[in-house]
Amino acid sequence: MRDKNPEKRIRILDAALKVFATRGFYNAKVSEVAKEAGVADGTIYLYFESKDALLIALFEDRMQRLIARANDEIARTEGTVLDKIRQAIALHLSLVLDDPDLAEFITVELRQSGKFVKEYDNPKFTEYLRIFRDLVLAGQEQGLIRRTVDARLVVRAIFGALDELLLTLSLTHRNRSVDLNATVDGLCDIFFDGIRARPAH
Amino acid sequence: MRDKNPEKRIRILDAALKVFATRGFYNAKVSEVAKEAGVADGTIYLYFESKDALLIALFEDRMQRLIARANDEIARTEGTVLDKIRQAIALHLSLVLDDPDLAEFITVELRQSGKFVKEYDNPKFTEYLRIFRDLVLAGQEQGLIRRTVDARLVVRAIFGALDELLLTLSLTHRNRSVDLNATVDGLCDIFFDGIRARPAH
DNA sequence: CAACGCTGAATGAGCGTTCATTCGGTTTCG
DNA sequence: CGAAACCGAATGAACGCTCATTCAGCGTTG
Repeated sequence: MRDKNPEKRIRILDAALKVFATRGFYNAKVSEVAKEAGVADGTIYLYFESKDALLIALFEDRMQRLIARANDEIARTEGTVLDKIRQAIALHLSLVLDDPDLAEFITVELRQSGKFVKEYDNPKFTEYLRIFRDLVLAGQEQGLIRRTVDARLVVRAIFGALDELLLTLSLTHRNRSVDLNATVDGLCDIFFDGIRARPAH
Repeated sequence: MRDKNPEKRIRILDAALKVFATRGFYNAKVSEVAKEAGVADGTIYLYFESKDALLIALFEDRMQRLIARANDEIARTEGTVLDKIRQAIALHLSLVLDDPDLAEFITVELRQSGKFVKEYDNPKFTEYLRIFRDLVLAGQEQGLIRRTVDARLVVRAIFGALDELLLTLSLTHRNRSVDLNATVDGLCDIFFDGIRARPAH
C-alpha cells in the first residue's frame, strides 16, 4: 500500500485534487479520478484503502506542502513579525492564482473533513494555524502586538477571513482579474489597525 | 407542492435541519428525515421536488429568519453603528447556543451550496451580508469608520471570522462552556482597533 | 516461471424516487 | 339524515440506477 510506484501515487493524488476540486468529494467518482490519473479503477485501491482514505491522504500531502512553504517564506522574510504575518496572508491568498484547485479544495472540503470523515481531527491543519499563532505570540512578546488580544482568537479571525476571501476569490476570479496585493494590503490594514476612525490628535 | 399542510412542511424542514446538521447532507438519507419528521418517505416528495430542493428550501427558510432577526435586533440597538455591528456579531455567534444545529448547518453546508447545488447562487446569503455592508457604509459616512478601508473587504473579513469561530465553537462547545460575551468583545476589539500595539503618546 | 503490479468488468449494497394502494374526510344524492 | 361516491393526502414497499469496491486474469520482470 505504501510504495510500489511512488510516482503513480503522486499522479493519483494530483488527479484526486483536480476531480475533488471541480466536482466535490461526494459527487466525484473514483473512476473519474482513475481516468484523470491514467490508471485503472482498481489501481487506486492498491495505493489507498478507500475513497475516504484518499481524501485524507490528499489533505496530509497538500497541507504538508503548504506548511513547508509558509515556514520557508516566513523565514526568508525580513522585517518585523507584522511583515511576516503579511507574508503568510499573501501566501495563503496567492493560492487562488497559483493553485486554484487547491484553493477550492481547502475552502470547500476542509470544512467537512473534521466533521464527517470519522475520527480524523486534521493535525496538519492545526499545525498550519500554529504558524500564525507563533507569529502573534512573538509579536506580543516584542511589544509589536497588543498583549490584551487573545492570540488564539486573532488567529481564528485571520484564518477565517482568509478562508472566506479565498472562497470568494475562487468562485469569482474567472471573470475579474484579481489584484491580490491590494487585497492583502487591505486585509492587513484592517487587522493591524482596525476599522475605527481615530480622532486627529 | 406549495401548501397542503403547512404545519407538515415545517415539520419536514425542522427534521431536515436536524438530520443534515448531524450527519451532513450527503450522508443523510431522505428516509432519516422522514422518520425524524414522523412522516412517510414519499410524503417528503409531496412538499419538495427532491433532496436538493429540500436543502435549498431549508437555506431560504433559515436565512430568512436570521435576516429578520438581525434587522430587528439592529434596529432595537441604541448607540453608534459600531454598537450595531457588535450586536450583529453577537447574534451570529449566539447561534452556537441558541440553535446548534443551525450553526453547524450554516458553517458546514453553506460552503458547498454555492458550488455544487447547481445554479443556486444563494440570494439570502447575499442579503445577510448586505446588512453588515450597510452598517459599515453608514459608519463611514458618519466618520466613525475609516473611509480608507474597503467596505466589501471588511464585511468578508468579519463574516469569515464569524463563520470560522462559529464552526470552532460548534465542534468544541460540547466540552467547554463558552463565554460568548468575551469572544464578542475580543472580536470587536480586534476589528475595531486592530492588533498593532500603539506607541504611547 | 514465480511474483507482482496492474487491469477493468463484474458485483451488490445503498438510497433517491416512484406509484399502487389506503383511508379519513367531504360532497352528493335518495 | 344516512349512505354511497368521490377526493386527494399520505403511505411505504419496491424499483432501478449509481457507484465503491473486488478479484480473476493478464502482462512484465528478474
